Amino acid sequence: MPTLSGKNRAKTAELCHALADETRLDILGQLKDGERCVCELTDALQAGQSRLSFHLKVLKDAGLIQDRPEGRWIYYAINADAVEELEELVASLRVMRKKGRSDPRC
Amino acid sequence: MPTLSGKNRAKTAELCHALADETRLDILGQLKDGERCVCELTDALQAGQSRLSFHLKVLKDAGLIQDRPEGRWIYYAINADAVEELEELVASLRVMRKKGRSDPRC
DNA sequence: TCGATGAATCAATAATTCTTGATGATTGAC
DNA sequence: GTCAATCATCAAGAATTATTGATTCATCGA
Repeated sequence: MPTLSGKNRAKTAELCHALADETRLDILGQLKDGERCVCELTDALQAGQSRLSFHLKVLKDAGLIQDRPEGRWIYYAINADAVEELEELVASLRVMRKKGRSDPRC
Repeated sequence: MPTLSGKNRAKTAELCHALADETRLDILGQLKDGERCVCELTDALQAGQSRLSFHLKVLKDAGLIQDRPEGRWIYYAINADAVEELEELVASLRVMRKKGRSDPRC
């Protein structure tokens, strides 16, 4: 459960950082339709293999994707749990009904 | 409407980048309870003024917050529209029911 | 066992981003 | 008009992140 403040704020930042890159958004766009191996992604995204590998690691470390080795290939897929966590995070940003200031200190 | 792929992918990345920093998450955590001026934030977050100003600009450029000048002060508040856009983005990450591969190419 | 393929990792560089302190603009009080 | 307070901006340096090409590792088929 990623939060805005507190102990796991760093985890929240990591999760968002993983989303803050066009190449990684492209990857997620591909994985949205189902799992893909790296060579399919290099093909679809016209990106170098080591470059994709780097970004896949960022996404995986953040928990956004999972990998499933199968023979010579490694299939990546979106981790649904992480998406749920993102939903909670965004929900926590919902502005309070009463927008007024709580206690002016200036 | 931020999307994973296509033309406004860059806008999506900018939005997520704005969330990918602990200081900025702290700021949003403060603004969640209502608008705040910069000096309140420097006070609450124990951060230098130019540092906060930098991060507020990042958040504002991304559209996540709005500012409202009033006399000597500038009050910042979360932009509800941007939160809605984030909700749409996260929703677009929802994994398809049928997780199978669409067309293996390896 | 050998060669080829798919993918991770490494080292070096380039590019971005963050922090800090200094300066500048604007506002309100006197 | 002067002064102090609030905030933005700038420049310089530090730190982090991304890209590239080379290397390494593991797996599979011949």
